[in-house]
Amino acid sequence: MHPTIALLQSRSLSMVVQQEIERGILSGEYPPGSKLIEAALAEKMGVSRGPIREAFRMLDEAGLVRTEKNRGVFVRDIPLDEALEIFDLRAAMDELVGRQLATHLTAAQRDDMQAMVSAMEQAVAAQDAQHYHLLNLQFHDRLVEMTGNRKLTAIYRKLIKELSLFRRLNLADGWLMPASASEHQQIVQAIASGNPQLAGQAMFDHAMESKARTEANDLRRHAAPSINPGTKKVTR
Amino acid sequence: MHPTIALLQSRSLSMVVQQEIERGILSGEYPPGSKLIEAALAEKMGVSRGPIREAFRMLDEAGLVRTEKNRGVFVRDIPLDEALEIFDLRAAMDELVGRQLATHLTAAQRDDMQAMVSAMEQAVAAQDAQHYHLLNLQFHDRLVEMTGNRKLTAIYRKLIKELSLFRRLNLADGWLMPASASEHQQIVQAIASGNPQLAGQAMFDHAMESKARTEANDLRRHAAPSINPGTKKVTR
DNA sequence: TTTTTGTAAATTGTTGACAATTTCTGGAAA
DNA sequence: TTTCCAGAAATTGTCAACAATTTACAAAAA
Repeated sequence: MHPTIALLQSRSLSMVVQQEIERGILSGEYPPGSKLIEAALAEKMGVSRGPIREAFRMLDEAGLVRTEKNRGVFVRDIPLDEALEIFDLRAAMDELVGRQLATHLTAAQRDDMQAMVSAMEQAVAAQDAQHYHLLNLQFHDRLVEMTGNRKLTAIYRKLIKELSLFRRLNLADGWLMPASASEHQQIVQAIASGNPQLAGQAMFDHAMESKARTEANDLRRHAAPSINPGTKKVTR
Repeated sequence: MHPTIALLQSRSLSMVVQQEIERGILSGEYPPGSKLIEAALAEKMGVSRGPIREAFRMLDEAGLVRTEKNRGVFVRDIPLDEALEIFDLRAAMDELVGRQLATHLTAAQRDDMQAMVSAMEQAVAAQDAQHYHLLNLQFHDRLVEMTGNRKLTAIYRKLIKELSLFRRLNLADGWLMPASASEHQQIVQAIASGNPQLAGQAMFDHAMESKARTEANDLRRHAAPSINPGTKKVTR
Protein backbone atom coordinates (compact mmCIF):
# COMPACT_ATOMS: atom_id res chain seq x y z
CA MET A 1 0.00 0.00 0.00
CA HIS A 2 1.37 3.33 -1.03
CA PRO A 3 2.11 5.58 1.98
CA THR A 4 0.67 8.83 0.60
CA ILE A 5 -2.74 7.21 0.20
CA ALA A 6 -3.55 6.58 3.83
CA LEU A 7 -2.19 9.93 4.94
CA LEU A 8 -4.00 12.35 2.69
CA GLN A 9 -7.67 11.58 2.96
CA SER A 10 -8.38 15.26 2.61
CA ARG A 11 -8.58 14.85 -1.10
CA SER A 12 -10.72 12.05 -2.43
CA LEU A 13 -8.95 8.88 -3.45
CA SER A 14 -9.51 9.47 -7.16
CA MET A 15 -7.54 12.70 -6.99
CA VAL A 16 -4.63 11.10 -5.18
CA VAL A 17 -4.65 8.14 -7.52
CA GLN A 18 -4.79 10.46 -10.52
CA GLN A 19 -1.75 12.39 -9.32
CA GLU A 20 0.15 9.20 -8.57
CA ILE A 21 -0.53 7.65 -11.98
CA GLU A 22 0.30 10.94 -13.66
CA ARG A 23 3.58 11.05 -11.78
CA GLY A 24 4.33 7.55 -12.97
CA ILE A 25 3.55 8.46 -16.55
CA LEU A 26 5.62 11.65 -16.58
CA SER A 27 8.56 9.97 -14.85
CA GLY A 28 8.64 7.27 -17.50
CA GLU A 29 7.71 4.50 -15.10
CA TYR A 30 4.77 3.81 -17.41
CA PRO A 31 6.21 4.53 -20.86
CA PRO A 32 4.10 5.64 -23.85
CA GLY A 33 2.11 2.80 -25.34
CA SER A 34 2.17 0.69 -22.20
CA LYS A 35 -1.07 -0.67 -20.82
CA LEU A 36 -2.41 0.38 -17.45
CA ILE A 37 -4.26 -2.47 -15.74
CA GLU A 38 -6.95 -1.50 -13.28
CA ALA A 39 -6.55 -4.41 -10.90
CA ALA A 40 -2.76 -4.12 -10.79
CA LEU A 41 -2.84 -0.41 -9.98
CA ALA A 42 -5.64 -0.94 -7.48
CA GLU A 43 -3.67 -3.51 -5.56
CA LYS A 44 -0.45 -1.51 -5.77
CA MET A 45 -2.12 1.55 -4.28
CA GLY A 46 -4.31 -0.32 -1.84
CA VAL A 47 -7.65 0.88 -3.17
CA SER A 48 -10.48 -0.67 -5.14
CA ARG A 49 -10.93 -0.31 -8.88
CA GLY A 50 -13.53 2.45 -8.62
CA PRO A 51 -11.12 5.31 -7.87
CA ILE A 52 -8.68 3.91 -10.45
CA ARG A 53 -11.33 4.09 -13.14
CA GLU A 54 -12.27 7.64 -12.14
CA ALA A 55 -8.60 8.62 -12.33
CA PHE A 56 -8.42 7.06 -15.79
CA ARG A 57 -11.28 9.28 -16.98
CA MET A 58 -9.42 12.37 -15.74
CA LEU A 59 -6.17 11.32 -17.37
CA ASP A 60 -8.01 10.56 -20.60
CA GLU A 61 -9.60 14.00 -20.66
CA ALA A 62 -6.18 15.49 -19.91
CA GLY A 63 -4.76 13.70 -22.93
CA LEU A 64 -2.25 11.57 -21.05
CA VAL A 65 -3.91 8.23 -21.73
CA ARG A 66 -6.21 6.82 -24.37
CA THR A 67 -9.10 4.47 -23.61
CA GLU A 68 -10.24 1.64 -25.89
CA LYS A 69 -13.59 0.13 -24.99
CA ASN A 70 -13.28 -3.32 -23.45
CA ARG A 71 -9.56 -3.28 -24.17
CA GLY A 72 -8.19 -0.98 -21.52
CA VAL A 73 -6.30 2.27 -21.16
CA PHE A 74 -2.86 2.95 -22.58
CA VAL A 75 -0.32 5.68 -21.99
CA ARG A 76 -0.58 7.98 -24.99
CA ASP A 77 2.21 8.05 -27.51
CA ILE A 78 2.27 11.47 -29.15
CA PRO A 79 3.13 11.19 -32.85
CA LEU A 80 5.49 13.69 -34.44
CA ASP A 81 2.80 15.56 -36.35
CA GLU A 82 0.75 16.10 -33.21
CA ALA A 83 3.84 17.27 -31.32
CA LEU A 84 4.48 19.81 -34.06
CA GLU A 85 0.88 20.99 -33.79
CA ILE A 86 1.36 21.49 -30.07
CA PHE A 87 4.52 23.49 -30.73
CA ASP A 88 2.59 25.84 -33.01
CA LEU A 89 -0.07 26.34 -30.38
CA ARG A 90 2.49 26.85 -27.67
CA ALA A 91 4.27 29.45 -29.80
CA ALA A 92 1.06 31.46 -30.07
CA MET A 93 0.56 31.22 -26.33
CA ASP A 94 4.15 32.21 -25.61
CA GLU A 95 3.75 35.20 -27.90
CA LEU A 96 0.77 36.28 -25.80
CA VAL A 97 2.86 35.78 -22.67
CA GLY A 98 5.60 38.00 -24.04
CA ARG A 99 3.20 40.75 -25.01
CA GLN A 100 1.43 40.78 -21.67
CA LEU A 101 4.60 40.67 -19.59
CA ALA A 102 6.09 43.53 -21.60
CA THR A 103 3.18 45.73 -20.62
CA HIS A 104 2.75 44.68 -16.98
CA LEU A 105 6.14 43.56 -15.72
CA THR A 106 7.09 44.50 -12.17
CA ALA A 107 10.67 45.05 -11.02
CA ALA A 108 10.54 41.95 -8.84
CA GLN A 109 9.40 39.83 -11.77
CA ARG A 110 12.19 41.22 -13.90
CA ASP A 111 14.73 40.23 -11.28
CA ASP A 112 13.22 36.75 -11.03
CA MET A 113 13.55 36.30 -14.76
CA GLN A 114 17.11 37.54 -14.78
CA ALA A 115 18.05 35.22 -11.94
CA MET A 116 16.65 32.21 -13.77
CA VAL A 117 18.58 33.09 -16.92
CA SER A 118 21.75 33.42 -14.90
CA ALA A 119 21.16 30.01 -13.38
CA MET A 120 20.71 28.57 -16.85
CA GLU A 121 23.96 30.12 -18.03
CA GLN A 122 25.71 28.53 -15.07
CA ALA A 123 24.23 25.16 -15.99
CA VAL A 124 25.44 25.60 -19.56
CA ALA A 125 28.93 26.47 -18.30
CA ALA A 126 28.90 23.39 -16.09
CA GLN A 127 27.68 21.22 -18.99
CA ASP A 128 24.86 20.03 -16.73
CA ALA A 129 22.24 19.20 -19.35
CA GLN A 130 19.81 17.64 -16.89
CA HIS A 131 19.78 20.67 -14.64
CA TYR A 132 19.59 23.02 -17.59
CA HIS A 133 16.54 21.18 -18.85
CA LEU A 134 14.74 21.58 -15.54
CA LEU A 135 15.64 25.26 -15.32
CA ASN A 136 14.42 25.80 -18.85
CA LEU A 137 11.06 24.22 -18.07
CA GLN A 138 10.82 26.27 -14.89
CA PHE A 139 11.72 29.50 -16.70
CA HIS A 140 8.93 29.20 -19.25
CA ASP A 141 6.44 27.97 -16.66
CA ARG A 142 7.16 30.94 -14.41
CA LEU A 143 6.80 33.38 -17.29
CA VAL A 144 3.37 32.02 -18.14
CA GLU A 145 2.40 32.13 -14.49
CA MET A 146 3.53 35.75 -14.22
CA THR A 147 0.85 36.82 -16.67
CA GLY A 148 -1.73 36.01 -14.00
CA ASN A 149 -3.91 34.33 -16.61
CA ARG A 150 -4.96 31.14 -14.85
CA LYS A 151 -6.60 29.52 -17.86
CA LEU A 152 -3.54 30.23 -19.98
CA THR A 153 -1.31 28.75 -17.29
CA ALA A 154 -3.44 25.63 -16.90
CA ILE A 155 -3.56 24.88 -20.61
CA TYR A 156 0.11 25.66 -21.10
CA ARG A 157 1.02 23.13 -18.41
CA LYS A 158 -1.25 20.54 -19.97
CA LEU A 159 0.50 21.00 -23.29
CA ILE A 160 3.92 20.62 -21.68
CA LYS A 161 2.82 17.35 -20.09
CA GLU A 162 1.58 16.03 -23.40
CA LEU A 163 4.78 17.06 -25.11
CA SER A 164 6.77 15.05 -22.59
CA LEU A 165 4.98 11.98 -23.97
CA PHE A 166 6.56 12.59 -27.35
CA ARG A 167 9.12 9.95 -26.60
CA ARG A 168 11.81 10.87 -29.06
CA LEU A 169 12.10 14.19 -27.25
CA ASN A 170 13.32 12.69 -24.00
CA LEU A 171 16.44 11.01 -25.25
CA ALA A 172 17.64 13.86 -27.40
CA ASP A 173 17.27 16.98 -25.33
CA GLY A 174 20.85 16.89 -24.18
CA TRP A 175 22.11 17.82 -27.65
CA LEU A 176 20.31 21.09 -27.95
CA MET A 177 21.28 22.48 -24.56
CA PRO A 178 23.79 25.22 -25.40
CA ALA A 179 21.91 26.66 -28.36
CA SER A 180 19.03 28.28 -26.50
CA ALA A 181 21.09 29.89 -23.73
CA SER A 182 21.55 33.29 -25.35
CA GLU A 183 18.00 33.35 -26.64
CA HIS A 184 16.70 33.47 -23.10
CA GLN A 185 18.75 36.55 -22.31
CA GLN A 186 17.33 38.11 -25.44
CA ILE A 187 13.80 37.28 -24.28
CA VAL A 188 14.32 38.94 -20.92
CA GLN A 189 15.69 42.07 -22.56
CA ALA A 190 12.83 42.23 -25.03
CA ILE A 191 10.28 41.92 -22.23
CA ALA A 192 12.10 44.42 -20.01
CA SER A 193 12.16 46.91 -22.89
CA GLY A 194 8.40 47.21 -22.51
CA ASN A 195 7.75 46.72 -26.21
CA PRO A 196 4.91 44.17 -26.54
CA GLN A 197 5.47 43.53 -30.21
CA LEU A 198 9.18 42.91 -29.69
CA ALA A 199 8.67 40.72 -26.62
CA GLY A 200 5.96 38.68 -28.32
CA GLN A 201 8.16 38.18 -31.35
CA ALA A 202 11.09 37.03 -29.20
CA MET A 203 8.94 34.48 -27.38
CA PHE A 204 7.33 33.27 -30.60
CA ASP A 205 10.65 32.87 -32.39
CA HIS A 206 12.13 31.02 -29.44
CA ALA A 207 9.23 28.57 -29.41
CA MET A 208 9.48 28.00 -33.14
CA GLU A 209 13.22 27.42 -32.84
CA SER A 210 12.41 24.74 -30.32
CA LYS A 211 9.93 23.22 -32.75
CA ALA A 212 12.46 23.23 -35.57
CA ARG A 213 15.12 21.60 -33.39
CA THR A 214 12.69 18.92 -32.29
CA GLU A 215 11.64 18.14 -35.85
CA ALA A 216 15.20 18.04 -37.15
CA ASN A 217 16.19 15.80 -34.27
CA ASP A 218 13.35 13.41 -35.00
CA LEU A 219 14.11 13.19 -38.68
CA ARG A 220 17.75 12.52 -37.90
CA ARG A 221 16.77 9.80 -35.46
CA HIS A 222 14.42 8.26 -37.95
CA ALA A 223 17.15 8.18 -40.58
CA ALA A 224 19.69 6.45 -38.31
CA PRO A 225 17.81 3.54 -36.71
CA SER A 226 18.62 2.69 -33.09
CA ILE A 227 22.36 2.42 -32.54
CA ASN A 228 21.63 2.04 -28.87
CA PRO A 229 20.78 -1.62 -28.07
CA GLY A 230 19.47 -0.83 -24.57
CA THR A 231 16.38 0.97 -25.79
CA LYS A 232 13.99 -1.56 -24.30
CA LYS A 233 13.49 -0.54 -20.73
CA VAL A 234 12.20 -2.81 -18.00
CA THR A 235 8.58 -1.79 -17.61
CA ARG A 236 8.47 -3.20 -14.13
CA MET B 1 -34.66 5.51 -18.93
CA HIS B 2 -33.17 7.67 -21.63
CA PRO B 3 -33.64 6.15 -25.09
CA THR B 4 -30.15 6.81 -26.45
CA ILE B 5 -28.58 4.83 -23.59
CA ALA B 6 -29.91 1.40 -24.42
CA LEU B 7 -29.34 1.86 -28.14
CA LEU B 8 -25.71 2.91 -28.28
CA GLN B 9 -23.75 0.39 -26.30
CA SER B 10 -20.91 0.82 -28.72
CA ARG B 11 -19.49 3.53 -26.53
CA SER B 12 -19.14 2.78 -22.84
CA LEU B 13 -21.85 4.15 -20.60
CA SER B 14 -19.59 6.79 -19.05
CA MET B 15 -19.02 8.37 -22.46
CA VAL B 16 -22.73 8.48 -23.26
CA VAL B 17 -23.55 9.83 -19.83
CA GLN B 18 -20.81 12.45 -20.15
CA GLN B 19 -22.21 13.68 -23.46
CA GLU B 20 -25.74 13.74 -22.10
CA ILE B 21 -24.83 15.73 -18.99
CA GLU B 22 -22.70 18.07 -21.07
CA ARG B 23 -25.64 18.63 -23.38
CA GLY B 24 -27.80 19.46 -20.39
CA ILE B 25 -25.25 21.91 -19.08
CA LEU B 26 -24.70 23.71 -22.37
CA SER B 27 -28.42 23.88 -23.10
CA GLY B 28 -29.04 25.56 -19.77
CA GLU B 29 -31.08 22.68 -18.41
CA TYR B 30 -28.58 22.57 -15.55
CA PRO B 31 -27.70 26.24 -15.03
CA PRO B 32 -24.39 27.45 -13.61
CA GLY B 33 -24.15 26.94 -9.86
CA SER B 34 -26.76 24.20 -9.76
CA LYS B 35 -25.94 20.92 -8.07
CA LEU B 36 -25.76 17.66 -9.96
CA ILE B 37 -26.95 14.74 -7.82
CA GLU B 38 -25.51 11.36 -8.66
CA ALA B 39 -28.53 9.28 -7.72
CA ALA B 40 -30.98 11.54 -9.53
CA LEU B 41 -28.99 11.48 -12.77
CA ALA B 42 -28.42 7.74 -12.42
CA GLU B 43 -32.14 7.03 -12.16
CA LYS B 44 -33.01 9.49 -14.91
CA MET B 45 -30.61 7.81 -17.32
CA GLY B 46 -31.24 4.27 -16.14
CA VAL B 47 -27.69 3.47 -15.07
CA SER B 48 -25.92 3.01 -11.78
CA ARG B 49 -23.87 5.70 -10.07
CA GLY B 50 -20.53 4.38 -11.28
CA PRO B 51 -20.73 5.71 -14.84
CA ILE B 52 -22.19 8.97 -13.52
CA ARG B 53 -19.19 9.48 -11.29
CA GLU B 54 -16.79 8.71 -14.13
CA ALA B 55 -18.61 11.23 -16.29
CA PHE B 56 -18.27 13.79 -13.49
CA ARG B 57 -14.50 13.33 -13.48
CA MET B 58 -14.37 13.99 -17.22
CA LEU B 59 -16.56 17.08 -16.95
CA ASP B 60 -14.45 18.34 -14.05
CA GLU B 61 -11.25 17.97 -16.03
CA ALA B 62 -12.95 19.72 -18.95
CA GLY B 63 -13.80 22.64 -16.67
CA LEU B 64 -17.57 22.36 -16.97
CA VAL B 65 -18.21 21.33 -13.36
CA ARG B 66 -16.44 21.77 -10.06
CA THR B 67 -16.20 19.03 -7.42
CA GLU B 68 -16.22 19.63 -3.68
CA LYS B 69 -15.26 16.63 -1.59
CA ASN B 70 -18.22 15.10 0.23
CA ARG B 71 -20.41 17.94 -0.97
CA GLY B 72 -21.03 17.10 -4.58
CA VAL B 73 -20.44 18.48 -8.05
CA PHE B 74 -21.80 21.78 -9.29
CA VAL B 75 -22.10 23.31 -12.72
CA ARG B 76 -19.30 25.84 -12.95
CA ASP B 77 -20.12 29.52 -12.94
CA ILE B 78 -17.39 31.37 -14.81
CA PRO B 79 -16.65 34.74 -13.17
CA LEU B 80 -16.08 37.80 -15.32
CA ASP B 81 -12.33 37.94 -14.77
CA GLU B 82 -11.88 34.34 -15.85
CA ALA B 83 -14.04 34.94 -18.92
CA LEU B 84 -11.82 37.86 -19.85
CA GLU B 85 -8.76 35.66 -19.43
CA ILE B 86 -10.30 33.14 -21.79
CA PHE B 87 -10.97 35.90 -24.32
CA ASP B 88 -7.29 36.88 -24.27
CA LEU B 89 -6.25 33.30 -24.84
CA ARG B 90 -8.80 32.82 -27.59
CA ALA B 91 -7.57 35.96 -29.30
CA ALA B 92 -4.04 34.57 -29.43
CA MET B 93 -5.37 31.30 -30.83
CA ASP B 94 -7.51 33.09 -33.40
CA GLU B 95 -4.49 35.10 -34.47
CA LEU B 96 -2.66 31.83 -35.10
CA VAL B 97 -5.66 30.58 -37.07
CA GLY B 98 -5.63 33.68 -39.25
CA ARG B 99 -1.91 33.42 -39.96
CA GLN B 100 -2.06 29.75 -40.86
CA LEU B 101 -5.12 30.03 -43.06
CA ALA B 102 -3.60 32.97 -44.92
CA THR B 103 -0.66 30.80 -45.92
CA HIS B 104 -2.48 27.55 -46.68
CA LEU B 105 -6.00 28.43 -47.79
CA THR B 106 -7.51 26.39 -50.61
CA ALA B 107 -10.08 27.74 -53.05
CA ALA B 108 -12.76 25.46 -51.62
CA GLN B 109 -12.07 26.72 -48.11
CA ARG B 110 -12.27 30.30 -49.31
CA ASP B 111 -15.69 29.63 -50.84
CA ASP B 112 -16.86 27.97 -47.63
CA MET B 113 -15.86 30.98 -45.63
CA GLN B 114 -17.52 33.37 -48.03
CA ALA B 115 -20.74 31.35 -47.97
CA MET B 116 -20.86 31.45 -44.19
CA VAL B 117 -20.34 35.20 -44.14
CA SER B 118 -23.15 35.61 -46.65
CA ALA B 119 -25.43 33.51 -44.49
CA MET B 120 -24.59 35.72 -41.53
CA GLU B 121 -25.38 38.85 -43.49
CA GLN B 122 -28.74 37.35 -44.39
CA ALA B 123 -29.42 36.63 -40.72
CA VAL B 124 -28.55 40.22 -39.88
CA ALA B 125 -30.89 41.50 -42.56
CA ALA B 126 -33.64 39.24 -41.22
CA GLN B 127 -32.96 40.42 -37.65
CA ASP B 128 -32.65 36.77 -36.63
CA ALA B 129 -30.31 37.09 -33.67
CA GLN B 130 -30.58 33.45 -32.64
CA HIS B 131 -29.64 32.15 -36.06
CA TYR B 132 -26.88 34.72 -36.40
CA HIS B 133 -25.42 33.57 -33.12
CA LEU B 134 -25.30 29.96 -34.29
CA LEU B 135 -23.75 30.91 -37.62
CA ASN B 136 -21.15 33.02 -35.85
CA LEU B 137 -20.13 30.11 -33.62
CA GLN B 138 -20.01 27.82 -36.64
CA PHE B 139 -17.93 30.29 -38.64
CA HIS B 140 -15.18 30.54 -36.06
CA ASP B 141 -15.29 26.83 -35.34
CA ARG B 142 -14.90 25.99 -39.01
CA LEU B 143 -12.00 28.39 -39.38
CA VAL B 144 -10.14 26.77 -36.52
CA GLU B 145 -10.89 23.35 -37.96
CA MET B 146 -9.58 24.41 -41.36
CA THR B 147 -6.10 24.87 -39.94
CA GLY B 148 -5.91 21.09 -39.53
CA ASN B 149 -4.39 21.53 -36.09
CA ARG B 150 -6.34 19.02 -34.00
CA LYS B 151 -4.98 20.10 -30.65
CA LEU B 152 -5.76 23.72 -31.43
CA THR B 153 -9.27 22.74 -32.47
CA ALA B 154 -9.88 20.65 -29.37
CA ILE B 155 -8.74 23.34 -26.96
CA TYR B 156 -10.57 26.07 -28.84
CA ARG B 157 -13.82 24.13 -28.52
CA LYS B 158 -13.22 23.55 -24.85
CA LEU B 159 -12.77 27.27 -24.32
CA ILE B 160 -16.00 28.04 -26.19
CA LYS B 161 -17.89 25.61 -23.98
CA GLU B 162 -16.49 27.21 -20.86
CA LEU B 163 -17.34 30.67 -22.12
CA SER B 164 -20.95 29.60 -22.59
CA LEU B 165 -21.05 29.08 -18.82
CA PHE B 166 -20.37 32.76 -18.32
CA ARG B 167 -24.04 33.30 -17.65
CA ARG B 168 -24.31 37.00 -18.29
CA LEU B 169 -23.24 36.30 -21.85
CA ASN B 170 -26.31 34.26 -22.75
CA LEU B 171 -28.94 36.85 -22.13
CA ALA B 172 -27.15 39.72 -23.79
CA ASP B 173 -25.89 38.42 -27.08
CA GLY B 174 -28.86 39.74 -29.00
CA TRP B 175 -27.70 43.34 -28.63
CA LEU B 176 -24.34 42.93 -30.27
CA MET B 177 -25.53 41.09 -33.35
CA PRO B 178 -25.27 43.69 -36.11
CA ALA B 179 -21.92 45.14 -35.06
CA SER B 180 -19.69 42.23 -36.02
CA ALA B 181 -21.23 41.51 -39.42
CA SER B 182 -18.83 43.61 -41.45
CA GLU B 183 -15.83 42.48 -39.44
CA HIS B 184 -16.33 38.94 -40.70
CA GLN B 185 -16.17 40.08 -44.30
CA GLN B 186 -12.98 41.89 -43.44
CA ILE B 187 -11.54 38.72 -41.91
CA VAL B 188 -12.26 36.70 -45.02
CA GLN B 189 -10.63 39.29 -47.23
CA ALA B 190 -7.57 39.50 -45.00
CA ILE B 191 -7.15 35.73 -45.07
CA ALA B 192 -7.78 35.51 -48.80
CA SER B 193 -5.15 38.19 -49.39
CA GLY B 194 -2.54 35.67 -48.27
CA ASN B 195 -0.89 38.07 -45.86
CA PRO B 196 -0.37 36.19 -42.56
CA GLN B 197 0.35 39.29 -40.53
CA LEU B 198 -2.78 41.04 -41.80
CA ALA B 199 -5.01 37.99 -41.37
CA GLY B 200 -3.71 37.35 -37.89
CA GLN B 201 -4.28 40.95 -36.93
CA ALA B 202 -7.85 40.88 -38.26
CA MET B 203 -8.66 37.74 -36.26
CA PHE B 204 -6.99 39.08 -33.13
CA ASP B 205 -8.77 42.42 -33.31
CA HIS B 206 -12.11 40.73 -33.89
CA ALA B 207 -11.63 38.55 -30.82
CA MET B 208 -10.63 41.51 -28.69
CA GLU B 209 -13.65 43.47 -29.90
CA SER B 210 -15.75 40.57 -28.71
CA LYS B 211 -14.00 40.71 -25.35
CA ALA B 212 -14.57 44.45 -25.03
CA ARG B 213 -18.26 44.11 -25.89
CA THR B 214 -18.69 41.34 -23.35
CA GLU B 215 -17.00 43.34 -20.62
CA ALA B 216 -18.95 46.51 -21.38
CA ASN B 217 -22.16 44.50 -21.44
CA ASP B 218 -21.39 42.96 -18.07
CA LEU B 219 -20.56 46.27 -16.44
CA ARG B 220 -23.77 47.74 -17.78
CA ARG B 221 -25.76 44.81 -16.47
CA HIS B 222 -24.11 45.06 -13.11
CA ALA B 223 -24.98 48.75 -12.93
CA ALA B 224 -28.67 48.22 -13.77
CA PRO B 225 -29.89 45.34 -11.58
CA SER B 226 -32.37 42.89 -13.15
CA ILE B 227 -35.27 44.69 -14.78
CA ASN B 228 -36.45 41.33 -16.07
CA PRO B 229 -38.58 39.55 -13.42
CA GLY B 230 -38.52 36.18 -15.24
CA THR B 231 -34.86 35.48 -14.58
CA LYS B 232 -35.48 32.36 -12.51
CA LYS B 233 -35.84 29.52 -14.93
CA VAL B 234 -37.44 26.17 -14.24
CA THR B 235 -34.51 23.88 -13.42
CA ARG B 236 -36.05 20.68 -14.70
C1' DT C 1 4.65 -25.88 -40.63
C1' DT C 2 0.75 -22.83 -40.65
C1' DT C 3 -3.91 -21.82 -39.78
C1' DT C 4 -8.04 -22.37 -37.34
C1' DT C 5 -10.96 -23.17 -33.56
C1' DG C 6 -12.57 -23.90 -28.99
C1' DT C 7 -11.84 -23.44 -24.16
C1' DA C 8 -9.76 -21.20 -20.06
C1' DA C 9 -7.82 -17.15 -18.05
C1' DA C 10 -7.48 -12.35 -17.66
C1' DT C 11 -9.46 -7.93 -17.93
C1' DT C 12 -12.90 -4.53 -18.32
C1' DG C 13 -17.95 -2.82 -17.63
C1' DT C 14 -21.56 -2.36 -14.49
C1' DT C 15 -24.10 -2.86 -10.49
C1' DG C 16 -25.83 -2.87 -5.65
C1' DA C 17 -24.51 -2.58 -0.88
C1' DC C 18 -22.35 -0.43 2.96
C1' DA C 19 -19.69 3.30 5.37
C1' DA C 20 -18.75 8.21 6.04
C1' DT C 21 -20.12 12.79 5.66
C1' DT C 22 -23.12 16.50 5.02
C1' DT C 23 -27.61 18.58 5.12
C1' DC C 24 -32.13 19.02 6.82
C1' DT C 25 -35.53 19.37 10.56
C1' DG C 26 -37.73 19.97 14.79
C1' DG C 27 -37.54 21.02 19.39
C1' DA C 28 -35.15 22.79 23.64
C1' DA C 29 -32.68 26.52 25.74
C1' DA C 30 -31.44 31.41 25.92
C1' DT D 1 -38.13 35.21 18.68
C1' DT D 2 -33.56 33.53 17.98
C1' DT D 3 -29.86 30.31 18.67
C1' DC D 4 -28.23 25.94 19.33
C1' DC D 5 -28.12 21.12 19.24
C1' DA D 6 -29.61 16.28 18.64
C1' DG D 7 -31.38 12.86 15.42
C1' DA D 8 -33.05 11.70 10.88
C1' DA D 9 -32.63 11.99 6.04
C1' DA D 10 -30.06 12.67 2.02
C1' DT D 11 -25.89 12.39 -0.39
C1' DT D 12 -21.25 11.14 -1.43
C1' DG D 13 -17.08 7.80 -1.01
C1' DT D 14 -15.59 3.24 -1.33
C1' DC D 15 -15.77 -1.48 -2.01
C1' DA D 16 -16.61 -6.30 -3.53
C1' DA D 17 -19.24 -9.22 -6.59
C1' DC D 18 -21.07 -10.41 -11.00
C1' DA D 19 -21.55 -10.04 -16.13
C1' DA D 20 -19.51 -9.23 -20.64
C1' DT D 21 -15.68 -9.02 -23.47
C1' DT D 22 -11.11 -9.74 -24.89
C1' DT D 23 -6.84 -12.27 -24.77
C1' DA D 24 -3.97 -16.39 -24.26
C1' DC D 25 -3.18 -21.03 -25.21
C1' DA D 26 -3.39 -25.52 -26.83
C1' DA D 27 -5.22 -28.97 -29.80
C1' DA D 28 -7.02 -30.18 -34.34
C1' DA D 29 -7.20 -29.47 -39.30
C1' DA D 30 -5.14 -27.87 -43.59
